[in-house]
Amino acid sequence: MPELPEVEVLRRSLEPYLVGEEVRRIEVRSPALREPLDAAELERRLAGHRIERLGRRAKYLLVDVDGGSTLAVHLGMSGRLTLVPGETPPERHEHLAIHLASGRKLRLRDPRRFGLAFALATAGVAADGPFAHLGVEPLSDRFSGTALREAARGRRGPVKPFLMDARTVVGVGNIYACEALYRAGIHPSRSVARIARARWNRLAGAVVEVLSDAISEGGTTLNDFRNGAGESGYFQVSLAVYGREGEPCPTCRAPIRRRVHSNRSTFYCPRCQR
DNA sequence: CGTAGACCCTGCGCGC
DNA sequence: TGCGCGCAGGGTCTAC
Repeated sequence: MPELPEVEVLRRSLEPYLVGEEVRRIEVRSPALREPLDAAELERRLAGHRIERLGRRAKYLLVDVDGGSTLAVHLGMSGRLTLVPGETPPERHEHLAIHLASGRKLRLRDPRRFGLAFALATAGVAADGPFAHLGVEPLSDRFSGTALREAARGRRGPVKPFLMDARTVVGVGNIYACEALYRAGIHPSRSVARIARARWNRLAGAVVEVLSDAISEGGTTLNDFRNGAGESGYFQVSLAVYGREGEPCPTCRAPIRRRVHSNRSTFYCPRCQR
């Protein structure tokens, strides 16, 4: 479900409600996510602590509490994190509820169970465990065409899976990889070894632009993305190619094509993208 | 070493 | 109306 823009929209929507809140208790209703939820660890690191800030690294939402711990949540494909009154009955596939001093609860629902939630020492976010291999943040000033070109050195294969590889740049999933390549006019099957400097620069610019546009429109809602208040986003109406196989390209009217890279659907315009 | 494909899981929409 | 199939925004693991 979520790529970087959706997680960022979620972060911004929850921040004003969560900062200053105190975590009362952790309720693990069903531990089976990609890694089993560790109720004892969540309780030990979070309960009794005050939430100081909400951050994001790649597609992880980070909830920092006082005392030096962080809750990391990854929504996988189908995860949804919402803030509701504490007495709200549990819903189907509600794995985790974090009960807050105000009486509300932050609940994580994830039907497909590809998501993750764990607590760790805040200092570990920079380099530990699941964060260790992550590449550059696309909305940071360390991201550029040069960064992409250098990441591509010694690599082979099509640019589209390269762009979705978190070692290259984080947060770019299937939708925004397709859209960025379209905006940059680069064919998704083009080999990374055959992209000139100017086109790397153009691609980096397109990545920043498409992610920023999506954030400002509240994210993309295809089936079930909602922000922390349960509201949907609007960027899906701005998608030029994703999910539009057979429809005319917004630029040249050629029918949008679909093909598969690494088991993921890729949508592109065969005329505008070379 | 790198890349391509299978796989994890449930739900939904579509065609028959 | 009911059923089977294909597909879904995530990441990781294995085979080559």
